[in-house]
Amino acid sequence: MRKPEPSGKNNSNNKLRKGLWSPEEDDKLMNYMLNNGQGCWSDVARNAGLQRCGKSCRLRWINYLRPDLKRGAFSPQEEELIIHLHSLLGNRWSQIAARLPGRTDNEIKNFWNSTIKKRLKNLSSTPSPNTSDSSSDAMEALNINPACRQDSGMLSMYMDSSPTSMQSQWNNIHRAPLPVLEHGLNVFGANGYLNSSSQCMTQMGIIGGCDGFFGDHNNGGGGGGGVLLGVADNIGAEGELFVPPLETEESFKSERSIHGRNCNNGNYFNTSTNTNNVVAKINNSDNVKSENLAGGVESCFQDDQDQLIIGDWDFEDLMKDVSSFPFLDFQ
DNA sequence: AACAGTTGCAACCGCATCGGG
DNA sequence: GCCCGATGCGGTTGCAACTGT
Repeated sequence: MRKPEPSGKNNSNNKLRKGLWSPEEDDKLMNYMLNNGQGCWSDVARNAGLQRCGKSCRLRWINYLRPDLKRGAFSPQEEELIIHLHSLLGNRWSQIAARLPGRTDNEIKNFWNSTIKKRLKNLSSTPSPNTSDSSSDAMEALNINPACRQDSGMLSMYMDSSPTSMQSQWNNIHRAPLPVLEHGLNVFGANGYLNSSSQCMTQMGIIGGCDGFFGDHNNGGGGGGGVLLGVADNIGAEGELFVPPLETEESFKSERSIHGRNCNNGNYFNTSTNTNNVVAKINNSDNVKSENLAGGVESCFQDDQDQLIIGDWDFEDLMKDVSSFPFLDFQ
């Protein structure tokens, strides 16, 4: 944290403030954003009467003021998901955050660096006496569900999940049975395997009841900041979860060029590599609306060449089975 | 109680990318 | 194609709060 600059100091000139945000500044930004929505950030800063740069306003909004933010400690399930996603994505915090709605990249990054990394370090410095089952012990210490303690190269990725390591592990992981979360929900699709075909790694899609995960507790789980596949207006009275798909292998290798902007800018949660297809808008109110659905659900996993990248994952089947999905209790 | 060391996390910084002119 | 402002991302910093001695 940084000391807030004395407010009087910069009022006399046009110098921009830095450091901690005061409650007054927060109020100004919050009110402006709620009344006007997101625009050009430098305009936001100016029009809201803040002596901050647009960048600073954006950061404050995204990391702290956004109404859809989930506060509080990470649940074991979230932790597990973070560990797994990090093993797949490396330090792509924004992409990991995109799959943990209500959490920010900064939050996840801090959590990783302060908590998980340390735990991994401790693990590696205190090897189990039973060396034959050290991976199991590590999984234990990492609180990984026994169901995913498989000899699939996963552990080494937890221990060394640099992008380089990721690449080298690719052949292992994308053919490996994938972890099952605590409640038995395989987040990687019906068959539990990543598809090793050229276009498809995308198997991950959950729509499961998880009351409160997105919901606004104060409003009965109306879904403040809920993120969903835009199928119908105001989905998620009980708070529904859609964990967006991971990228294709190709996009894994060049994610920036494919995703570019708007992956998750705080107001829009883009579930697609094609921004014209499905964009679920996170409203500031309790309602979650979908818009720009002309492309239909089926097209939401098409790449720029209109090729389906959804692979074996059958959305219709998934939708059919939604009711049977177990809870993903992230509370 | 006082001090030192550690931790958690908000915020900054620099760079890459995008899009409009 | 180039320039420039806006935006997004990941790494890093620095301080308040916490913990140990």
